Amino acid sequence: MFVSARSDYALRAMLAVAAAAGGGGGDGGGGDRVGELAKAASLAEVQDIPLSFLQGILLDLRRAGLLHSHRGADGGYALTRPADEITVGDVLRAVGGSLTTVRGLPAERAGYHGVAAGLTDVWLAVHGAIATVVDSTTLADLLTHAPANPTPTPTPPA
Amino acid sequence: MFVSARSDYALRAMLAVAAAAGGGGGDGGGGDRVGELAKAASLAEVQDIPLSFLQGILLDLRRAGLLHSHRGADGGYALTRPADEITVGDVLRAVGGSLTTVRGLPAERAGYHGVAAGLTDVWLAVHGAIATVVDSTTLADLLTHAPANPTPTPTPPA
DNA sequence: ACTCTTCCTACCAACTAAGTAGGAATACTG
DNA sequence: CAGTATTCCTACTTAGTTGGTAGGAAGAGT
Repeated sequence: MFVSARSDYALRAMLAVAAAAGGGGGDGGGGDRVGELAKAASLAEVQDIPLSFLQGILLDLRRAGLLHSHRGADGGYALTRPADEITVGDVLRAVGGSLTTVRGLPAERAGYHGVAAGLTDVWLAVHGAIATVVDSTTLADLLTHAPANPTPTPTPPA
Repeated sequence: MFVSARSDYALRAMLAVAAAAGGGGGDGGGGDRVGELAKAASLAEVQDIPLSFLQGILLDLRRAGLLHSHRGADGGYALTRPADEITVGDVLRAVGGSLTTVRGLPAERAGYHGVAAGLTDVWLAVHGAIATVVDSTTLADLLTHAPANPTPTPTPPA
């Protein structure tokens, strides 16, 4: 599996939006107490993503119906659905297209012949295995699973 | 998962080599009755792979220890192990490096912080799921499974 | 010697990813 | 109604990778 920077950033941004709204982390970025809208600039800072690049990604996410946006002063982004109804797969597909590609084409139309005919089934099986993982993991899962790293670290950075 | 042309060609070439040695398909390419060595030129023709490109791939496969080669007239390639001891994963790793990459790096050293910390586990789970499929499928499996498609389809297209 | 084949290096064109820049639309504030 | 903050959108640049080609050198048999 190849996870591009774009996909990676998209996931991190979605998690940061979810945390800002649901009151999870409070990663100490800008300290904005606006309520539920997260600004692109603060997302970029919290997760170390180039701002201009992130804006294009947020646009894709909004077009895919995962984010709701609001312009003007006090604008920002929010999830369109609760964090436990958005899966990792949703985000990946929104910015990256198909989950599995063979020579640039979706797995099911690889077009093999002769002794290679069986390969299609392999790609389909791989595709299914990946989908099972990413479609059963929600943003909420990722936020609550708080692993070894206890997130808050209230001590200010350097 | 992203399967590059290189990986795809490698798999198809390996299957063609296995078929030539084991006497499986007989895809009607050149009709060489040499015995067990498959020539690059005939592999390229049988599976529609650019010859010069294929030669580089075969080289990688040989360096990875999956193929044995012989030069000169009556030269060619053969598997170093029986087809049921070579998995799809072996071939993929030989030409493509790591099976799962995040922003160009192997999955386990993604380096997340804050609310994104849980992502590492997702990539690891995906990696495991892919590995399970590709490491449990051997070349022999693919050759014997001969699916619904009975290859020749002698009727010419439009 | 001659021919056949693998081996190896260098090269090229096209595409994509990653990131930048600048401005237009929109919404709130005073 | 002016002003400002923010999203929105397009176009561009830069660098790396992928897919593919060319041309020979090294080795093996006849």
